Amino acid sequence: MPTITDVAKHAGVSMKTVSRVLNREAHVRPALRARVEESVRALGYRPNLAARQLAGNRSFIIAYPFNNPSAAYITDVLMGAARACGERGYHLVSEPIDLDDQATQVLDRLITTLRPDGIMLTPPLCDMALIVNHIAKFDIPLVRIAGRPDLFGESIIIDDREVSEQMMAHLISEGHRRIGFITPHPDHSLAQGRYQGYLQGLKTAGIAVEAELIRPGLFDVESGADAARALLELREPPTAIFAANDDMALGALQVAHSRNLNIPGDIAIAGFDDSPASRLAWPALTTVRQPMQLLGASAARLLLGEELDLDPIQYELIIRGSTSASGY
Amino acid sequence: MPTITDVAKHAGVSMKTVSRVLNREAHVRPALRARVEESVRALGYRPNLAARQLAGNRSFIIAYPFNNPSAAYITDVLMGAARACGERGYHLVSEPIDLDDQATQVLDRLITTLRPDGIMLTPPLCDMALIVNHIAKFDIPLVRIAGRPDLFGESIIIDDREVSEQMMAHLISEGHRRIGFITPHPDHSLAQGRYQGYLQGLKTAGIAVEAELIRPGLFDVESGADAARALLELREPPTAIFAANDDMALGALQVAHSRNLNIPGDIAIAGFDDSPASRLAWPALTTVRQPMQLLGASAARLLLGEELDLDPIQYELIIRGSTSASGY
DNA sequence: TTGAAAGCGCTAACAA
DNA sequence: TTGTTAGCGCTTTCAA
Repeated sequence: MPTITDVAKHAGVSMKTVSRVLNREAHVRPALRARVEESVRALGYRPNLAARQLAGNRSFIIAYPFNNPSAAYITDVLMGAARACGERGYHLVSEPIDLDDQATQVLDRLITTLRPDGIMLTPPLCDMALIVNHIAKFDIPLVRIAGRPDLFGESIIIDDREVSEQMMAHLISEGHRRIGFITPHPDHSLAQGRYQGYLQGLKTAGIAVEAELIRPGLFDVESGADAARALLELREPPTAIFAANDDMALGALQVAHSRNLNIPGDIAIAGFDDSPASRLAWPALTTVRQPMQLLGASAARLLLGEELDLDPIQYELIIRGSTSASGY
Repeated sequence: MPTITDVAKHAGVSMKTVSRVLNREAHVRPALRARVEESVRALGYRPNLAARQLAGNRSFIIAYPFNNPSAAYITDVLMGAARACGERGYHLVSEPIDLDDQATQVLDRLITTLRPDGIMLTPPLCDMALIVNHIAKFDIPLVRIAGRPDLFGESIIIDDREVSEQMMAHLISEGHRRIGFITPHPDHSLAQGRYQGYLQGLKTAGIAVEAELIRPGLFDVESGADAARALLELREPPTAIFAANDDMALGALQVAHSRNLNIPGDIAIAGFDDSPASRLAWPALTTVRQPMQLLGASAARLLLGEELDLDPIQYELIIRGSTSASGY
């Protein structure tokens, strides 16, 4: 493997000049820069990460400790972030964190041995004060995706409310007036926007809020199924159920099937996340697609010091057969 | 951050002795060893990875380049491997590889800048000669999970056949004689065992193989749906369909639902993988659980030079409602 | 069994 | 704008 010294010799310049070219520093004459670049190519030179880390006191590593609520969510974020890192000469190291007493120890090890230049976090970790405060101690840049803004680090705030309102508008346009809602996990602070959107959607349509139509959820299948059972057993059951995530919606779907209800004829069901399972359900689930790869990439870019215009973070309402006979 | 020099001073020994203790080398007197360990604890010393890499010419990194056929599969492997790495002072770097013309370039960058001490691969990458041969050039230890044994690197061979036979035995015990099969993706060499198991299962039960009951699959929902349609339109359709993976089985399930068939009464459906969606389907899908976390951990341990007894790699037949009224 | 010295490949600080 | 020098924190080699 050629080293920076080899390149310097080949190009007839000093090591430092090569270093400057590699690091895209200013103050290098174009002619020299070109010569160095040519030598790099000719020799197939690749900088040694370890040496750069040691000398430069940066690791070129972004860490993504995650806890696994949903595999698809994680891999999407990871893929977006890893690509953004790769394009900028960085690497992404992702490590699973169990939510037990050892969580901070694993974090410690990750941080102190790898010395990442930045850390990114997604729910649920990004809303856990224990985790976030622990990271804060190390004074490493932190970006949290969809986390509450009152903790250490930068938050990529997303607005679940508006698209949730759109979902309500869709359901209402399908003729529903009694719409049940299964709430987000209480610890997932930004997801509360989905609830706000539900309320706002009713309000816009001039439909009164009915407490009995709102049931607590914990983002898992079981709580969705429980909530659906309760809703369907009401004296006057809803004709549609909007669950704050797909897993709960799929739980509701199972309950509906088990009662031989016709979907969406007897009961329409909608979720949130566009999980792989939502596509594979029968009928396929109406849901909301979040741009997780984009969010992952944005988090990485923020950590690498880029300015972002986060305006175009687009949610997408995906209408499928579970709420609409004309859906696919 | 304390360095190894600080520890040496604190313990009153040389740097080299501290190094020896940290690396668990022989030839250190227990008394000294204890003294050093005490100092390490007292100072909260953590070795600097970059320095170790540079001096020692090992990176303490295992790379896991993946292509994403299924998020759950990837994260399971990743979690298993990352934990195994962590326990041994290693780190796992996973990077998505697109199957385009740049695949080898991304690999190159990963290998030459990170210099991983080992690489692990899962399907489909582990069966792609282009990828594997490229890695072979670098002379880095490679472990492939569920890959064909004729390429570079060590393979963790898994036997899909036996559990597939068990699946057939289950279906036959439920009274089925005409059982349709949707084949594995032809490029996934080890998964062909699922097909062999199907054939063997028929043979054991003394049921003749019928070509019309065997349909080609590509591991995606669409091919599963297509195959199911073809099967259901036979003059004498099967009473059960065994798909070589869950996605295809879920495609078949959708087709069955769209024809208002009763499941499992009119048609029983079984898959393979125990994907999250298989649990969430209605009825929940009978399938096979593979120990992906264990396989991920095994791959990492192999790369780190441990001897493994891979006997206890256990498949599990998961019987659910899609094949059995008494399933859950 | 322990220690001293050299050096891994790069960048920071400074000098020219 | 370019080059020189020192040194990042550890392991290797070799000597004691």
